[in-house]
Amino acid sequence: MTRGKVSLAYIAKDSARKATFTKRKGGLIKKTKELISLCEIEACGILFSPYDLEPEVWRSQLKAQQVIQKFRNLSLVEQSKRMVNQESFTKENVEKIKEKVTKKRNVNQ
Amino acid sequence: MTRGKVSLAYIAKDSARKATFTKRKGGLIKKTKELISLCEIEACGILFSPYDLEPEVWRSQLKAQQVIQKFRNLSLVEQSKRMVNQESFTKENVEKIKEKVTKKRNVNQ
DNA sequence: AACTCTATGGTTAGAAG
DNA sequence: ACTTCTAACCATAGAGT
Repeated sequence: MTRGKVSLAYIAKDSARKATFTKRKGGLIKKTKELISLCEIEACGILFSPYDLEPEVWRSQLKAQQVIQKFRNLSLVEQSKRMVNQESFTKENVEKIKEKVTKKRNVNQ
Repeated sequence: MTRGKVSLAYIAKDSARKATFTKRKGGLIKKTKELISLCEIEACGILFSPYDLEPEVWRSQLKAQQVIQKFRNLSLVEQSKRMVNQESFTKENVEKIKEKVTKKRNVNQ
């Protein structure tokens, strides 16, 4: 079980890579939240991955949230400029993505 | 050693809180970097803490870096608007902070 | 205060369902 | 492909310096 050390190299096998991504993403979010409550700081993480349509963002408090919102609005425009070959970030998707983000945010807290 | 479970409440004692912050910040950065190399994703973390003058940012690759740069430029302006009672984020500090960020970035990779 | 050490609790890779 | 389990590796609180 587990590995005989940490290799830290790219995991070539698709299913294993996705499994590890999902688990470790959860771990990172948990650790971030822990640090936030232990030290009453503001923190967030941002993940761009092929496994999520939108960048994954988690954060602590209202101010960070507002800053991230601005970042996100900007980044989506930036991405739509840069990712000319990638359907999922064309301008017509921006509004849909924003909507999802708002919903998710309401659920998270 | 360690505690008899994880409490996850705010650490009231200043020195202990700072020590934990420093250790856990390091842990988060390490975990983020691991996830980045294991899965070849782009990720970053952003920390606003009383222990650092500027928000702490770590990231993976060029594109994330560019996006973060935009985010940072925005956030500094936002912060200077909001933190009217806090000297360290007045407008005259913005350029100085940007300079430090650029230096740090060059060192990091 | 900042670094090292290390027992303990926490995270997670791989297996099993 | 997701969930749960758990051995084994890892992070870290508190102690020592």
